[in-house]
Amino acid sequence: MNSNDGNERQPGPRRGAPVRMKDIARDLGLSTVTISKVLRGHPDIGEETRRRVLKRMEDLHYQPNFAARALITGRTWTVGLVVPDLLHPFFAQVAKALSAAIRGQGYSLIITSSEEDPELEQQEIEQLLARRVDVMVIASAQWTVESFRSIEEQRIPYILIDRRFAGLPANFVGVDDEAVGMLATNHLIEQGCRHIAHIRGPETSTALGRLEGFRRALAAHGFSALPEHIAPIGTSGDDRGEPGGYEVTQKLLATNPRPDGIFCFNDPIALGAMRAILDAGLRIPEDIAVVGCGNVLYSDFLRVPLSSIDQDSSAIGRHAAELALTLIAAKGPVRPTTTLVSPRLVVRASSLR
Amino acid sequence: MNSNDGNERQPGPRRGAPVRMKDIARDLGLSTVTISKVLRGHPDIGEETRRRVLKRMEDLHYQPNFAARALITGRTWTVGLVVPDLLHPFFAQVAKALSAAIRGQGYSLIITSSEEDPELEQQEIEQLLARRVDVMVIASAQWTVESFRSIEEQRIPYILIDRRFAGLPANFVGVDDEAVGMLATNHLIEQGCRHIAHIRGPETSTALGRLEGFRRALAAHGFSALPEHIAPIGTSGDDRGEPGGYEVTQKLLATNPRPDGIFCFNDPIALGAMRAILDAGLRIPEDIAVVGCGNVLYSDFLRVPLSSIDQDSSAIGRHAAELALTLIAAKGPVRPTTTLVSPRLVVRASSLR
DNA sequence: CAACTCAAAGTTACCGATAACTACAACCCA
DNA sequence: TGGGTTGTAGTTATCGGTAACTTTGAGTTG
Repeated sequence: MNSNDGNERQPGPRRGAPVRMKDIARDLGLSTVTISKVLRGHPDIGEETRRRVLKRMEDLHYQPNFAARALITGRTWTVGLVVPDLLHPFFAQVAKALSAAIRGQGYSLIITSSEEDPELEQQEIEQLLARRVDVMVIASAQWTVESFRSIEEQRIPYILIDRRFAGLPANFVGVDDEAVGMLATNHLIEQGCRHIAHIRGPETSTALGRLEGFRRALAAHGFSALPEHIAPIGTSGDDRGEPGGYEVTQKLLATNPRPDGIFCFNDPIALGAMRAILDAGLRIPEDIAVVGCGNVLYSDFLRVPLSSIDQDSSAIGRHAAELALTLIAAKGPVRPTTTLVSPRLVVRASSLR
Repeated sequence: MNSNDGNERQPGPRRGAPVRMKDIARDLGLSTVTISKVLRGHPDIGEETRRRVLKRMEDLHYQPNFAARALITGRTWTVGLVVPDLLHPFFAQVAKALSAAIRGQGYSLIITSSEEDPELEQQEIEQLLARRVDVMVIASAQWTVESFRSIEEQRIPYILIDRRFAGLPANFVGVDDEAVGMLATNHLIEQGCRHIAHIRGPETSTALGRLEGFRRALAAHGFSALPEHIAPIGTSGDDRGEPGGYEVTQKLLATNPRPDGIFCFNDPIALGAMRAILDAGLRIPEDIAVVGCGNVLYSDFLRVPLSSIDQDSSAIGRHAAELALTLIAAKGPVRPTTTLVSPRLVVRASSLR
């Protein structure tokens, strides 16, 4: 008895072309709709038929065509992620966590990098809109809320992460930046620092929040910072990060009184600051204690291991994923949510005295 | 005179739905095909009509539907990237460069991470196949060539990066790992090291290539390594990277003669090695010189700045992108190509004596 | 002036799936 | 026995584009 005694025909696969429902249907003497129903677990299919179809799908290695499905359902099963820089460990970690969290649900992630360029970011967002991603997650490098309008017009849900915008009632997942500033500053105060400086970042919500936390922590202890002890980092690309931190710190060292503690907007800046301090013949932390933010470098292995505020970026990725899936499931508009992750201080040698 | 004196109707946009060709066609009294032709720069369209259509597209902010287009053309304008770990700066850099290189050509990048898990990688590849990406770029964590068969069946072009497989005639873009090993080893020899050890990586082409380079460089100088001076790093997830490097190096320090130079498979391992050396009360580089590979850490700021082999990961990303675009354009099968990027030695304190 | 050419648009079918409805047994019960 | 369920499967239209023809009318030509 032949194992293939049913009424299936056995036409070979179309040369090099992927298997379609139509092929399975033809082979089994059914209609494509029946195949479709089996695939989606639709109830009104007989047990016997279901088994035959599943078997044939298995045998032929059937993969549904996402484009066709997206066309009619309007869902692409795709999440768009826009970050300013993939190389930055913070965003890489967010991307990784986000990717892992949506993978299990059948979603794929389109990642684009804006290279900190608002114009490019705008283009990337348009591109993702054209692809009809189901939801977008954006760490924006914008100064205005312009581009978010076009997203809203298309009624595609989106989530801002890391940086947010005053007056834009959007979903947000990020770290509690005020807490970051307070955590770092309180720690420096506890370590006995009395002239604490802050190297602040650009005009973003993150930088402003950390500055605010810095001020509030000082105020809570009856201190305040000299104006010249709140130093802005250069805004021109190259001035950010380590070289910028070096330069700014040199100026800080010339102030009177000289700071005995510095809270830096991020770790690269802190590295620059430490280099400037050591180059000036001063000691860390004895003369000047340093705290960074990000905790993403191999901080333990630095010349002076760097104390830093951990932003728990994977939690941000996970929360963003969770919210994203909720927004997709909701379909209609949802009242925007704000989720703040609690920062954590990691004390190392650079601030321990 | 009204500015809208043509025969266009001005029906409002469909509530919340994206603009379609059909809408533009109706507004202008044309057929959708004409709109499609204008969009693709088809020649047989009158100048006047073309202008009207383009104007209307502009006004309505028209975005073509990728799913519909993909369905009929079979092209998704999407590139799939599979990496073992997004957080690893090497892969992040490759992703960044790849993304930048294809962006201008209208392609988007779907990035997935296999977390160094072969089974997960297999699933991710299936997922990308189902999405009919136009080309795949894979840094594989596989041991077998199994999963590549299914890609070939679907006739989707793919490019391996970083790690390759003996006997699999596939496109490959990576670093010349033998050159890596020789570069590092020659440098250590030049610095006067005579008992050079190597902490090797897992059974991948990268690790084997570097080991081979290590051996050949030694042989070229009439040296050879003691068997116990070629130490494999643990294969169980946690044993890799820094902790693994620490542990292995402790054993190396107990050998006789003790190595006076160590070439490490990658930078994290080198960090572990350096910690072990310093913990043992030895000096770097006076007692033992260390060279890593990757050059992706903030090597300048380490306790002892780490000499490392730079793999020029962004060049790998760029070359992969270029090849990817070529493969897409070719349509038919193309004879596989191998592109090797030349590594570069970056000398820092850890090996300079 | 009929035949031909060419530019500029339109028709029709189709890509591979799904939504919404319809068809048709078999079975049930009053 | 006839109307109403139930369980299974099929029909038809459609999503938003594109490929491959076809149509139309003005202009050209021998």
